[in-house]
Amino acid sequence: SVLPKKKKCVRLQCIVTLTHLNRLSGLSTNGKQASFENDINQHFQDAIDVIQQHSNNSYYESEYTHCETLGTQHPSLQCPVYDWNDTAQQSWSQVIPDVSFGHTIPTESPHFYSILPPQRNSKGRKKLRLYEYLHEALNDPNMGDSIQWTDSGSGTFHFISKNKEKLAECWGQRKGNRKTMTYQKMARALRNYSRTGEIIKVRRKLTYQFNPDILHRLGSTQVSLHLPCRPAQEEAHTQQQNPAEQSYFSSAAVDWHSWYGHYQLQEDYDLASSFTSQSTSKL
DNA sequence: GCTAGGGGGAAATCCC
DNA sequence: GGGGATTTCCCCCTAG
Repeated sequence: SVLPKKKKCVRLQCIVTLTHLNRLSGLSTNGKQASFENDINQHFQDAIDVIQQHSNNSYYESEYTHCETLGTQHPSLQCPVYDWNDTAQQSWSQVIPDVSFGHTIPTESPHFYSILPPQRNSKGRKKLRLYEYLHEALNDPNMGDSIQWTDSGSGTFHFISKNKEKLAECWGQRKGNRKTMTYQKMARALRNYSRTGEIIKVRRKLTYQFNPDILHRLGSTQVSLHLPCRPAQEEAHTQQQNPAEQSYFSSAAVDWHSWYGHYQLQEDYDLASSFTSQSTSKL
């Protein structure tokens, strides 16, 4: 509570990073990825170092004004529903998963979290598109059990078979459909995207890929609004990193899924990469 | 043969 | 009313 706003933002990013590291460490306990645990430990240490560093040092100046104080608690929702008109009533706990740390991360509720505002056309509100929702879900740690990046760099993502219906239901609820949305119906909508090229189907089960332009647009909007605490210089630097480096820098910022995506099974990465090159040459 | 997932036609629905 | 973006239903195909 004594930290200035900017430092809080930095610490917030680190907490998010730790959240994912925590999840990854859980994934790594299946015995198949012993060496992976060493990496996890190293990343934990790195994240903690970043926290300490930013707790001690002053940070850069920023003109961002969207670090808003989020207000009173709101009954927890099964599906993370980001009603942009309601953001002032949402608490941090609803947009960031509840995680327990081995370390004693301060439990004070962070007061700064940016919500991507609805895109509006000249006539007012614009309907939420499915691909926008999916991109949003991919950035939502709460939905990590339903949809995940296969390779965030190429915009490849996949649904989790076990919980894909849950995501579809959330989408249906979000749209206020009369009937329950199913994965089958949602996939039908996704197939329509292949005609327009906004999202294409990857030749792998439950896997799709964003159009690079769409990804860039969504990503740039996301970055500009979700990463208020990352300097533009650092951002530009990050974009030039190789995947391994990028994964580290992304983990230190709020582009959490990028880090997550780069540590999927190697075959996923290979497939996504090959597909990217194929689709690029096709375009 | 069974199941899960993928593909697409076509009509309906909703909203701008 | 028109058009875009799904939504809904249905049928078929394929891989494991």
